[in-house]
Amino acid sequence: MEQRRLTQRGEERRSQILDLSAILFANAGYHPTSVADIVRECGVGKGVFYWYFESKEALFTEIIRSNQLALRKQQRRLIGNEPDPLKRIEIGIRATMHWLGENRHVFALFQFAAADSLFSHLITDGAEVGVADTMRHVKDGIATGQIYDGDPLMITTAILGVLNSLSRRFLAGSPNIGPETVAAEATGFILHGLVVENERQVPVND
Amino acid sequence: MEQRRLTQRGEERRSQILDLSAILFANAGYHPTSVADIVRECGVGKGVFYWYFESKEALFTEIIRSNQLALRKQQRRLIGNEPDPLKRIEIGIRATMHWLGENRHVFALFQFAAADSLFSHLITDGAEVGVADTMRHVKDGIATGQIYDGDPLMITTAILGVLNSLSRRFLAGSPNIGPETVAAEATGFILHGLVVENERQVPVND
Amino acid sequence: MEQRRLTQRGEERRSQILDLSAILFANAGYHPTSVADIVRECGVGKGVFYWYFESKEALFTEIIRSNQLALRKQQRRLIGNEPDPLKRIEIGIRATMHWLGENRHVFALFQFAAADSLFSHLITDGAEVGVADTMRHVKDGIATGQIYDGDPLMITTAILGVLNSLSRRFLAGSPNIGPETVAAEATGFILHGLVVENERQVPVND
Amino acid sequence: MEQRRLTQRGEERRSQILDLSAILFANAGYHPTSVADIVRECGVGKGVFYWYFESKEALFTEIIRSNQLALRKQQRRLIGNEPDPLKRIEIGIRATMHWLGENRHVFALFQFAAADSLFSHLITDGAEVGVADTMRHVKDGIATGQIYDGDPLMITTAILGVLNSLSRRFLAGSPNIGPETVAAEATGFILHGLVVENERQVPVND
DNA sequence: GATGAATGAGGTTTCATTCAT
DNA sequence: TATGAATGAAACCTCATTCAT
Repeated sequence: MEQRRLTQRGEERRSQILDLSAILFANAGYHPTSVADIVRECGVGKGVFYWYFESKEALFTEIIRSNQLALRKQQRRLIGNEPDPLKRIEIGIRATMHWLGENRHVFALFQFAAADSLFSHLITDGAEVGVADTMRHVKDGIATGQIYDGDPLMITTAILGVLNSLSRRFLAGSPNIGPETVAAEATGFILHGLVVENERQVPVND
Repeated sequence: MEQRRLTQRGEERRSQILDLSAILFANAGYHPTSVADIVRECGVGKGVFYWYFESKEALFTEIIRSNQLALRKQQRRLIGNEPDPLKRIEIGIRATMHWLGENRHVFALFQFAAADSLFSHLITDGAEVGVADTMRHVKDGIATGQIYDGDPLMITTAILGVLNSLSRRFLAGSPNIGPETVAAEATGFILHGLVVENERQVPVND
Repeated sequence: MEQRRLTQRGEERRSQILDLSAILFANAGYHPTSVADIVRECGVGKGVFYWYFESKEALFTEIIRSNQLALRKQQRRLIGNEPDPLKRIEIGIRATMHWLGENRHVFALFQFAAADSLFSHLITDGAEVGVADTMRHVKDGIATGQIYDGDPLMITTAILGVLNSLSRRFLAGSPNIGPETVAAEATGFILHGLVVENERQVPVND
Repeated sequence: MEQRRLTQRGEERRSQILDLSAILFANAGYHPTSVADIVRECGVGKGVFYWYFESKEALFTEIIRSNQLALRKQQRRLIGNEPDPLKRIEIGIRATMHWLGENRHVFALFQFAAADSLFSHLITDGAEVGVADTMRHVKDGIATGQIYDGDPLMITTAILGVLNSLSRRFLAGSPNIGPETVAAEATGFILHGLVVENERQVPVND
């Protein structure tokens, strides 16, 4: 779709469609939400939809992209110029949890996108950006000796897995647990693992 | 669908449909794979499908259920009567990785099911069983003082997140990494976290 | 279907299918009742059905035909050699009501058959037989001066309409009203109409 | 289906579908007439059908309902404020016959609806309205002594049975008999029955 | 005689998208 | 810009009937 120049009113319409459809997609799912549902919710005709978006697929793509961007922005803004790699990781965890806590409906969208062959590349790509960001801190930490000398990609993947899993269970569903609590638990686990360290026993691989 | 008594030939047909459709679903996705695709692949008429399965939905449900069951069986079989909670967790990780390594196409099915409102309850329920299994070991470890005294559910969720994320990235996609390697990395991370402690020994990958 | 010679057991099977399917058809309707339903109810395989009946349509046709025959037999048997045309009509009414009272489920079958283009000829034809039987009495009554000199076919049609309507409402649905009561009311109405004549005697219900 | 505001053109389309499908249903039956048949006849795409009607079932329901309403309106309009109960019944008979004479194809629809479990409630309900209307006149006639003192519901049922049966045979099928003739015969039969009374006046056919 | 697996045409319905107004 | 009517391919599912065993 060629870049279209939109009037003030046009921009607002476009935003309205983006926001409302994101909620519908999150609540009912992408496929069950028809274009008819979206325009009904927005109180406009179908032509309007196709005036602003090339297709339903393009709309969803844009929703995902803009949310990924927003999350990354928040992470980068908070991390700022912190020099200590471990602290950067900690701050990243807190930033992620807070943003997700305030955008709970986005979970469902990301999860669906990851699972659908049409959209999984968005998540893969997006995840790569997140991986790249985090992996930089991990590599720095390995270089400074603060982080054990394992495969950086595996370590990064493990970190993000913890975030993903904890946030999904404790932020997406139940609104009684605060992002700060979850972030603290995640940080503890990620930094130190399960084992009580006094008489720490190293894992033995066969 | 009432329990139907199937002949030998019937059982084979049913299995054939289950197996082939699982592969189709994994490759192309649930929605893009039509019943017509399935019966074409099986080389039978459309009625055959509905002779053996109540609906496309019921078929998918059965695929998910049976794979969840198989994974759990392998985990429990390998863990056996091992008394040490930490060792039980280690064995569980290895069992999981090995099963997933041999059933890579199931990843996509689980992930889709988790994201689709029609099927997410299957994954939620299935995950609960996995959580319950693992949480028992975690609680035992806390009781013996081997595991730090945090919230058992959060700890368990974090563990499973690591497994999920590592297996997805390193087992589902790239067939060059062995389950044993991934299991070792996961175990190290889960037990000790990122941070190098005093006399910490890093896990050695094979 | 060629006339097949059936064993004793074969005859019983055939009757069983006829009887059970008539009930299923009456309860759920012809189209909603599948051949699968019928054979399940009979506890046999599908081949059996097509061993005894050429098709579902042929089965239904036979059900209708045999019930029409049974009703006519009862009417003719009871009327016997009664010479008075009005009395023959009265007896016919009573015979009809009693048979219908004992075969309530047949109503639905007749009604469906009458409305379905595949089967309506059965009812038209069957009705013609009933019309012919009754019209004979009407014509006789006109000849003797007992019945007013109108169009015999219209008169006959009106008589059968009364029977049809009263029996449907008071025999098919509510089992609390006896056939004798309905027959008495029908007879009164048919013979004398609504209007109170000078020395009119109202019908006395038993 | 939510009440939708239709444009002028939309209203016309809707009416076209209603009218054409009623004819198709009457000619071929409800089940044999597919939605594909209907839209082909209308010269539109399949989606149009579901734009205007929720389902084939809903369409048929609306056809029945609107015809019932039209028939009742005509009856009530013609009866007006006539005080004499017997005359009201006579007028009702004539009104019914005329309407049915002009809407012959509706017979088949009513009859099918009455016989099909999906729709029989429509006819039952509709009949109840007709019964209620007529029974009022009957009760009035009994009160004034013009009508014999029988069960009003049974009498009403008998009257409607005569109308139903005569109209079906003489109006639905053969277009050579006028509604007025049938109405006259029906009135005579209903008012005076079969039997020639002392000063009985036979109905005069025009 | 009997079983139950197999067929496949045909049914209703959905929905992303287009387009006349 | 905006509307809502129109399109039609394609989806899921049913079921009378046939046939190998």
